[in-house]
Amino acid sequence: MTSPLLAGLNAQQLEAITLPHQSVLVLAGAGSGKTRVLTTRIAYLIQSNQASPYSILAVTFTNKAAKEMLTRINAMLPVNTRGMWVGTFHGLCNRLLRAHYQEAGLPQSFQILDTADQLAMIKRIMKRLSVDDKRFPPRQIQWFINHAKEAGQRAADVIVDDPFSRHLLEFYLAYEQQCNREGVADFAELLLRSYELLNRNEILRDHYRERFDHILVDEFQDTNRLQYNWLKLLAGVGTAHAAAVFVVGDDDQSIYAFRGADTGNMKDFERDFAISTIIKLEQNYRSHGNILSAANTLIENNEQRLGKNLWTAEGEGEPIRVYRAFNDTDEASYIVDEIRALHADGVMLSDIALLYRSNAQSRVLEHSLFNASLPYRVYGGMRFFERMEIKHALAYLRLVANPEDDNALLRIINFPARGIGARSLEHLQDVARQQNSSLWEAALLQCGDEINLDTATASNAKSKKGITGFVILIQTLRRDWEHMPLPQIIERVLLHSGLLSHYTTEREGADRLENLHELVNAAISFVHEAEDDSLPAFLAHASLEAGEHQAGGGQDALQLMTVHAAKGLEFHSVFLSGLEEGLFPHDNSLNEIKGLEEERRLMYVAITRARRRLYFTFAQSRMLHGQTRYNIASRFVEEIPKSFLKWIKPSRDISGSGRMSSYDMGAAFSTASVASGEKLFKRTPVADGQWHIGQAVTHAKFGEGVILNYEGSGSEARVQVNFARAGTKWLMLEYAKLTPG
DNA sequence: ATGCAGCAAGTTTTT
DNA sequence: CTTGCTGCAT
Repeated sequence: MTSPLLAGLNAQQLEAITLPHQSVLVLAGAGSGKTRVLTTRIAYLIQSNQASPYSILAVTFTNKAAKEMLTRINAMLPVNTRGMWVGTFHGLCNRLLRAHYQEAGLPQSFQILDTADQLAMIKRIMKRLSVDDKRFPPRQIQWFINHAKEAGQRAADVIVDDPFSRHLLEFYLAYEQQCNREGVADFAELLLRSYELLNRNEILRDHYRERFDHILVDEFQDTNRLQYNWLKLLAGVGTAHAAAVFVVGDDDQSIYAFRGADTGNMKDFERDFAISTIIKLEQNYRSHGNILSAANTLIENNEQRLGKNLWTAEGEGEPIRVYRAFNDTDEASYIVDEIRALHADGVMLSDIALLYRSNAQSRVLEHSLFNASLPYRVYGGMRFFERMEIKHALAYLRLVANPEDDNALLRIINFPARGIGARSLEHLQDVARQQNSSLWEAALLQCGDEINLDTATASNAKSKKGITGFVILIQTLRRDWEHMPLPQIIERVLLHSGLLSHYTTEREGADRLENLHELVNAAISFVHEAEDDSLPAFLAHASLEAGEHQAGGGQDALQLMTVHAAKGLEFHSVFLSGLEEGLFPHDNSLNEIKGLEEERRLMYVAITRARRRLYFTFAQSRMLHGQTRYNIASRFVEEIPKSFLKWIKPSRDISGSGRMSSYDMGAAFSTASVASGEKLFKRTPVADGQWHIGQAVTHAKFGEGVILNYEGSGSEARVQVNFARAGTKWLMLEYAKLTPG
């Protein structure tokens, strides 16, 4: 216990870190020092000579987390951590497949399809097979394929019993074949193929089982089936070289079930790995008491839990401030006012987060922040390697590295435009199909002896028109690739492809140009940092690590993001906006119980982001999809005991502030609890005038709700009511027993 | 080949 | 209200 490594740890943290060689489940609550435990465990194993870096494999979900882990370990240990395998599931699988591409049945420079690439590929095959995209939306096919893969199923393994699924299955098969022909792998493929590789190849499996004595997994609650099985296979449970699997997770923070994460993996882990020790990290070092208690009571409403209760040594702190706004604009201006006050009190803007359930909500907030001249940064949206111009540049590079990559060829064969229209393209595709070759080969054939590859140069690529010019261009670049360093190849691609000049002349091309130059910079730093600085390695890097959302932006700025994006972060103050039924919990989640529980976990995550101060805000009316919606407060607000909350009275001068026009006022007072406002309400009468939009009503069966809309009149009159419990319903006025209030 | 009108849809997201 | 896509017209 003398090691400085272990100083300042609590008993449970210490137990987890110093556990002997065995598999363990660590239930780590929000703010309980999860990352610290994980990294300290690794450092401890190495420092105490229980493990060499070479025998350690650590898996995370995001590149950011992987990087963070490495940085921390390096800070704790003077040892060279080079031999360790630390990365995302996909990154590690990629590494495995690159190392054993032959055994895995892949070409050496196989390319990775990101989600957009995959969708493009699917659309392309659909066109070829004349699949009706009305009956089979490409997205759905993509979903089908990815889910099959994540269940470990090849097309041959999927069992279908209805004609519709049979079509999907046929398509899956065609997709599989096309990927193999082109030598490309989508994200799920990386995992599935590397799973199959280890499963099939005993020598490799034994090699890696013997090598990795310690496997550590972060955010285990987010693993899907395939990832779990991959771990299980690699760990070799019950074999002579079984690894000690150290798994850290929090079932209460599982918010990715919608994309396949399966908390059932935690239970299965207990069983499959014969877990005898479950360590719970329940001391929270982040939040004040009230915030934590609110989170605890809220999450207790979920039935599917492993059970855990966070506590803190800190005092109660402040209550959660709850603000009921008249509308979305009013909500935003309240938030602006409070942020100003906090900032004036010395809280850094970057230490304040403004969270929302869905991205669409950021617009109104941004508008107000902009008008208030408060600097802010929005997370989410387009990432660097996903930008169109970057994708174009990368497509050139991909085609250079892999002539079979039809996706890449199609993206750029006529971009920038070089006079290759739809008909020549169709012809090309016909030829390729006939001789069962890549488009590139078809293109080669097409130019025939028009080109002399030996004398082809970038400049005469331009002199030739159409496909011939394109072929010469790629050939030239391909020869450059053989003797030029990566950044220089990219510069040549940008120049000779015509991308640079294209964006120079384009009206709004300045940003895109800048991004293209940034791509060269990215390559330069990649060459400096990566062990393998080849072009295929760079392309894999670009696919696996989509890059930061945007350049840093050094100034102190408020942080805007979805609740999902906030996971893992913490802030002095947190504003949780749009706490309305229908928004949060979101309408679409209410169909299933599991959906609601996930929404509640999302709320739990949101609450536990705050260290000192937490705000709940909601708007009684909100502009959504072009029309005003009337909402009641989220049930989650009511699930939190009143003693933790402090309702803020709208003390501000409503009529004179200019904050609301009298027009808005109509939208403002809508629920029974603001009855005083009813007088000001410019009623939109429904049918007989007894009811009006925005009015609070009670239904014998559905309970309390608010009238959203109506149609028809007389005995035909129907009203749309948003019920607190039952959701939004259309009711015939004549039959529905509605009472005011 | 490009551009615009018209229309449908509209959670959450990493790799 | 937005965005993104399709299809038609130039």
